[in-house]
Amino acid sequence: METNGYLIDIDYYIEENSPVIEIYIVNEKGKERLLFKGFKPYFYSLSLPEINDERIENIEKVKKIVNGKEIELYKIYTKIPADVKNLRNYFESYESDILFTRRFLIDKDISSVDLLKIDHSDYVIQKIEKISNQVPNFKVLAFDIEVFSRSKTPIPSQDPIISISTFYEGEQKVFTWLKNNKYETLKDESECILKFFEYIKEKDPAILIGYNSDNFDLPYIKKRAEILNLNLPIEIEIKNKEELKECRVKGFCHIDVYTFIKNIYSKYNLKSEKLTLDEVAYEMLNEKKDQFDWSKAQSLFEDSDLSTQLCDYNLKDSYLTYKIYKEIELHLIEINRLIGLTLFDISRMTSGMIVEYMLMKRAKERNILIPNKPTKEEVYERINKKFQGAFVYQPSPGIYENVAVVDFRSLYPSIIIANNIDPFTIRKENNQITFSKDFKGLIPETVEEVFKLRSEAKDQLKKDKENKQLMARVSVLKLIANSFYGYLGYANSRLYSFECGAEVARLGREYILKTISFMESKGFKVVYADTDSNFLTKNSKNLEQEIKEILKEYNETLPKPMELELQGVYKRALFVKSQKGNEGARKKYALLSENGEIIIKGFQSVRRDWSLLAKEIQYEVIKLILNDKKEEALNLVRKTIEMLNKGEVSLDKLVIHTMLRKDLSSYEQAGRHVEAARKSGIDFQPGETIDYIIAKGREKDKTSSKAVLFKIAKEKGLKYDANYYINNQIIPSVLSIFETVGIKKEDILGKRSDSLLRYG
DNA sequence: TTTAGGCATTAGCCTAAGGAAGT
DNA sequence: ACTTCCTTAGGCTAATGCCT
Repeated sequence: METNGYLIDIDYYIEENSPVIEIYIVNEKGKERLLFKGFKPYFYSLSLPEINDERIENIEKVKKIVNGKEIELYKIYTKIPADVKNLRNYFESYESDILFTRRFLIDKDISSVDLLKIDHSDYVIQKIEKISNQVPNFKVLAFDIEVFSRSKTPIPSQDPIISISTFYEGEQKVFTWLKNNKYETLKDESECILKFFEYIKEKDPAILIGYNSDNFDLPYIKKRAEILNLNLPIEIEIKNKEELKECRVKGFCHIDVYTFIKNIYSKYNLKSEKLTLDEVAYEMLNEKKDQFDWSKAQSLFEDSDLSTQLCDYNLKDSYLTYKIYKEIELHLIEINRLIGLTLFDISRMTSGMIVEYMLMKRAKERNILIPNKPTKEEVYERINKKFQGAFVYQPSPGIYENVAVVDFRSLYPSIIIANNIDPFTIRKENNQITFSKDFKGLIPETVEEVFKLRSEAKDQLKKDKENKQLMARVSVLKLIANSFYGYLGYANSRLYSFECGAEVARLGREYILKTISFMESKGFKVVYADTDSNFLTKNSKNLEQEIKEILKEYNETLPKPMELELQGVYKRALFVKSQKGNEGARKKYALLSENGEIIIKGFQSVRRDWSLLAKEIQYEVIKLILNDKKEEALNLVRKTIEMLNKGEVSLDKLVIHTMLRKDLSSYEQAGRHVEAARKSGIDFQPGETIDYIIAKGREKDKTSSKAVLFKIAKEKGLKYDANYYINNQIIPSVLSIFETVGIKKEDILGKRSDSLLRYG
């Protein structure tokens, strides 16, 4: 028999003390479960101790490359995967910590995006072959649950699921037991859950998706099913990784859209301050979630209109999750193409893991022995050892006219390639660090491959401008190229090298400093520089033209593939005084382009932990000051302060967002958001964003004791603390900007005469 | 579990100093 | 003259989120 299709799920079980790998393949006809027998778990060892253990199946002598040289070592096969873990400590073991199913996929070089041709008899695989890497078109089912919660956080042991919605290839379904006016009302919660699973079985999609379904929906469904004594027709396997979970649904590829967005996608494609379904959907699709007033939820069982609303709301969530998935799938496929494994694995990776698996795949292709993961002690030691990073120029506060910004194209990756920086090529002699040129290092070679693929994709994109798959490829490759430097210094990395990381950063400093002196020698004034960028100004009739000529000259002197590019020419640039001292603040500036566009970096207005009011006012002030409209800026701020004092500002504008980074109980210094969260009684988890306001309280109280969750403040109709918002939000965000044009605090408050009377 | 280091900024925590009140 | 209690100023640093 022959089956063609794509791999979506992989697992194994033990039969007669031997592993059998289960593979789920999908194609247009449906899904098939195939078995692979005879793939043995193994690891490598540098030496062979006197050991006679029946768990060892076989030992082979093999050759592998270590530090550029071929050496001989032992390949130890065990009977079952668990024995790799049990036996490795008796050996000088390598590659003993790679999951068995992943080992299989790496060795066979297959992934979810390869079209496979599989020969089998009686579902037992004889041969697997890749026949193309045409983009698959998977059938996707999105789902979402709603829970009737008596307390602030739903508790599976007491709070039932009231509605489950699905979105499958345009078909929408709601499974609910609430009486409503639109959807079928099922008997009870049990029937809802069972019908939902029946529906999944009937449609049999390749991919199941949810938003935060790893940590909420699926574990909740599983818990409720246990409590209700239901026999689920599909197995849900929950793996606990620290406090986070991973849910595998056997025979399907379950993807939690939120995990991928949080770990990867948002890093290069989103600006949203929060990664809730609502915010992400709004930014990516320009669509909002339905509104549902949860404070009325207690009457859901009596009010069929309200129930209908809830079902609609539930359905919209599945629909949005589906739409978001369709966007990110392009990115998942591109990553999968580069590093192999399954979409399940890819979708849960952080950028460190993506780089690691990419390097592991190339190491395997080049027969290089993969270094071990560090031990806990090594990780701890690495975390505490920091190398010197990038150079940042100390700017002088003020407004500059006619500023050109130039920067190195992919500075760190270029340095890695140009100098062959790699843990295997590094040579240390009498405190001198050099990099062997005898062979290309694994990392430089991989970075070079990423560069090549990226420029090919960019060329194709020029001919096919609307191709979303190509756009995804370009951005994925950029993310990956920029991750190698970080990976070299990442404590958990298999290819960690303090010296390599330090050397990349040192060369980066060398290049930017060289650039600064070169530009100065050409008569430019350097305004600012950070890592790979340089802000230049000069009295010139045509700055752009002049810069372009200089760049051409300068680039001749650089080693390949390094290149300094013109990023843009700006009409004006604003740098402000830092809070302490009279020096200019670094990593904080605003640019005004020729067409009036404003670019703001580092200021409060781009930070989420400032109120929208302060951010908006600051943005306007920057814009007005850059356009030489001081009076208007002053009036705006004065008017805002007046409104705050009169209590006229809406609470929405005063919300501050801050992420909870640790467990609520483990703070040494409980800040505003921590106190607001604690007081609410809601069980907030690390990673959640807390929205709060500073409410009016006793004058002497700490700010944190006046912090109240926005939701609660709104419900209770609390008043805001005007003094706080004036003195700790508005004034600090605009003062340094005004000061660059000679306006003082007294001028803003309009109290100059008062203050003279009082202090003078 | 969060690819690197550099930086600005706020506010909580702690201590010392100083004042007021009490003995 | 001494103790106790309270307030305040200032230093230190935890915490967050930005920049490249």
